[in-house]
Amino acid sequence: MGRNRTFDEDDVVAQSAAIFLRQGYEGTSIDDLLAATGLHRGSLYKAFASKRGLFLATLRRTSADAATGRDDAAVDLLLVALLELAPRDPEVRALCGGALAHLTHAEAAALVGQRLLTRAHLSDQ
Amino acid sequence: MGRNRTFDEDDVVAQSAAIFLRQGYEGTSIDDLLAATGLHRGSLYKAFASKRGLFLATLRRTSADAATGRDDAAVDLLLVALLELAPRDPEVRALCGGALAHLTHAEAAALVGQRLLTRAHLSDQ
DNA sequence: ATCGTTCTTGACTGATCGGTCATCTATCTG
DNA sequence: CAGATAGATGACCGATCAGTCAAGAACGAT
Repeated sequence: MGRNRTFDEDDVVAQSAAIFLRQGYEGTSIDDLLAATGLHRGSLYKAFASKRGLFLATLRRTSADAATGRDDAAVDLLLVALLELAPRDPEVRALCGGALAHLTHAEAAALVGQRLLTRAHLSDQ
Repeated sequence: MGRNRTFDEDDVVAQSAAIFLRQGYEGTSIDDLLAATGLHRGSLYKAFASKRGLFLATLRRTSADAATGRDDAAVDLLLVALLELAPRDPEVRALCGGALAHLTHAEAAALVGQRLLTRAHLSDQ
């Protein structure tokens, strides 16, 4: 019953993740996300409720891959979450913690630290 | 000649650093900085030219201490610079690189990674 | 065909953003 | 004292922010 969605939610989440991991959370505007996804304002808010809601969806989608060490994009999104949201947002913090749960503290620190330097163009590794 | 300054520039830089390292760069508004420093808008722009100019001043002031491992605040500001500015701002990138210059890549990664996790309340170390 | 429901579309809102600038005040020089 | 200079103050600017909502369109059920 009711009209069908004209977009694929997985695609929208993937396209949004690409923007968030590059520009950061505060550095990304709703208009940036609308441009990247092709969605209209009302549709985005209907599907994800808020900017934070969409970010949480991207984080849930990628957090499982972050600790494998083979998905730079997933780690980049985790960096954004750790620095900008996690200190003040328990739900984001819990997702970040889950993503790194089966690593030791030292392994987790090395993973995110190395990726932070590479993302800043201070290391090519 | 001319009127004397009524504020201490070092104090203003220190107070601004405290805001930036907690809230991030994009998460900090000029009004936040005015409230924290007691400055008026015109004075801040006269002394530091822009939000970025003030951030650069805070980064220059603290970057020397970041690599000692004894100044969490300095590392936190470095984290903000690395994640939010360094990828797009060569001057910030150079300051970050200088701050970590006498560390190995692995040491630098461990330092910033460990601090990122602690700041996110995912590690008490 | 009509009704209820869901999604689409984009105009609109009040708030906030970084930054500018005219005016005023304090201080120096002569 | 008058004039020049530099800082102080805060009103103001256009742009952009996240979020809302009324109207219309597509669907299933009856």
